[in-house]
Amino acid sequence: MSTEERPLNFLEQIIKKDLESGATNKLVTRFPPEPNGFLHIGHAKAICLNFGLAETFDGACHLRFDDTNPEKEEAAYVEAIKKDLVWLGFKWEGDIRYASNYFDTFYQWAQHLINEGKAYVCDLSAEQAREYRGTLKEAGKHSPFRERSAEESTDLLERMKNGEFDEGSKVLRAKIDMSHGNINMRDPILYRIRKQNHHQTGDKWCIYPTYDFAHGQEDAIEGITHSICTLEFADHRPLYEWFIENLPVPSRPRQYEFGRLNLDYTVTSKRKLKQLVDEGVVDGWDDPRIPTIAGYRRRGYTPQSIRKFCEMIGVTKSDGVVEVSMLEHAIRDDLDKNSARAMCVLHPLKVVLTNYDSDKTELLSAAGHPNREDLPTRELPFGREVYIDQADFREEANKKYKRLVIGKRVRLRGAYVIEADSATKDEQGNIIEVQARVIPNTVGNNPEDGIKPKGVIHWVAAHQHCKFDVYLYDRLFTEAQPGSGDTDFMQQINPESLSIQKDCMGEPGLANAELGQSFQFEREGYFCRDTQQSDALIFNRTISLKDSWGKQAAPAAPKKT
RNA sequence: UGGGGUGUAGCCAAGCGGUAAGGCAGCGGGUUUUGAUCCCGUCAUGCGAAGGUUCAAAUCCUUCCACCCCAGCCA
Repeated sequence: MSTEERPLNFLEQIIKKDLESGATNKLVTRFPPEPNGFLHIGHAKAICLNFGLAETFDGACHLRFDDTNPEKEEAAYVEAIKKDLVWLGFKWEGDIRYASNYFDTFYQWAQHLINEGKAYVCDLSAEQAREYRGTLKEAGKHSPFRERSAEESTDLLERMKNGEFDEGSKVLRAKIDMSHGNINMRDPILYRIRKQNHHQTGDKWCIYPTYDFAHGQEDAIEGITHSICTLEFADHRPLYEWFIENLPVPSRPRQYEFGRLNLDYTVTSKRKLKQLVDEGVVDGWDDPRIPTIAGYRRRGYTPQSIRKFCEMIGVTKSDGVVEVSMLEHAIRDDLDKNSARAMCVLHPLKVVLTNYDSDKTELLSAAGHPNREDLPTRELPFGREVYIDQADFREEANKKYKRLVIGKRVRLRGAYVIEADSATKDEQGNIIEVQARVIPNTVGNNPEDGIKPKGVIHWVAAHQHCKFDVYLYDRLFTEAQPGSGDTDFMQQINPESLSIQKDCMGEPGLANAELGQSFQFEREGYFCRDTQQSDALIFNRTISLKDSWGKQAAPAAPKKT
């Protein structure tokens, strides 16, 4: 990927030192998603970090599903996550791994801790356990089962495994320190009873390890050298290390934490995204309005743009909120360089060119891209009647308006300069047709009389074009930080996050667009053919063009994205 | 003094004792058959605050302040 000059982030500095000192022979990282939902832009940051680190330091990155909680996990999510990773362009080292691959070892290690007097089966209920745990400021107290014999705990654990006890009736806990300032060290739970079918192990287990009792050991088994996670796990590091020190693990990984990504006008929480999907606020996990990888993919974002964005925002331990304009810049930059140009009229207004023969048509040629010769040119039919956008004509306007005005000239992009003469209105006073004239010999030339057009507008021929619907997306939330304060984020949904513009008119070639193919509709924005509704011709607006005119013309209007 | 973490421009972010990189956004200008792109310029006498050490401090020390995370048998 990009090896542009950039200062090393704090993790790269640590790894560089470890490699130079010999503390690390070969870097091994891992991306450990739980298969309980779709990946989102926050995961993309972690993915780019872990896989990127492996790439730049000539190491390896594992893909490991952290599947310790069958209650919330599904095989379908495993598949979706794999698909997203491949799409982003990353390759994991070796086979896909699962925490559940190591359940047998974890069980033996649990027995080991019991035998060492460092773990015990506890019969406290969840509620009782909470009371015994103490509070943030007060120490907890010992469970009455804390001094149970190793023999008894071993037997009980075995019977928990065999399904002899009800869910919630017993747990296995580490024996550490009930008065520790860090609550994670107050005899944390290692195993809980869950009589659930697991998507990988089926009905083999009735007990499942907790995150804490699994993660560090998974890392150690796989030889992970640098285990990178988000800030909220920093409090778990002492426990992570406690297991590494007290278990016969084959290696000693180290945990490092970085700040998770927050984006304004966006929710990046699997729980909240799932709620939006489950309650039908959006159209599924790949709805183009939500920040899932699948959503961005369908919206027309490219893998490169997402990776570029992750590069732009950096990696630190401070938690901030990144403005979406950064992501928007990344995708505009990519699509500007790489997408073919086309013309599409969203709000058609007929223009009759009165001095153009009614039985004449031409086939004009236009560049596929203003500064790339490798993209093929396209053919634009031209005739006596064309359509332009309603916003591109006014009967009269001031000098700042660089579009069609009666008595003034404008260029039809890639075609003639025209001059408007009159307009026809309906009973309500709406303009329904414009009469204009073509200025002769102006394809590729300026008018011979020296009167240059005010501007350039896009158009489509009346006699030959294709029609389709365009889906215009705006931000999903009305607030920069949805759900902040005491407002429910579900109350801050932008009612205009999706608007469908029917019967748009595009140049003929658009009818052959491939599913997912991106275009710049000139003067409008970047659009891609929808991949889900493949029977119809539908385009999704990925992102509008930057619009300095729109800003000064209507500063109060909501920003179009 | 419960534990952990973070404060550099509107936002992200370099900086690691030698006099505040870069990007996004904004603003001004130039080029342009896209009001796009591109190009040029501009944008922190100051780094959460106050003291101190030093010839020299965003960087070291002290105190204070603000914000984030933790009391799931979630991850």
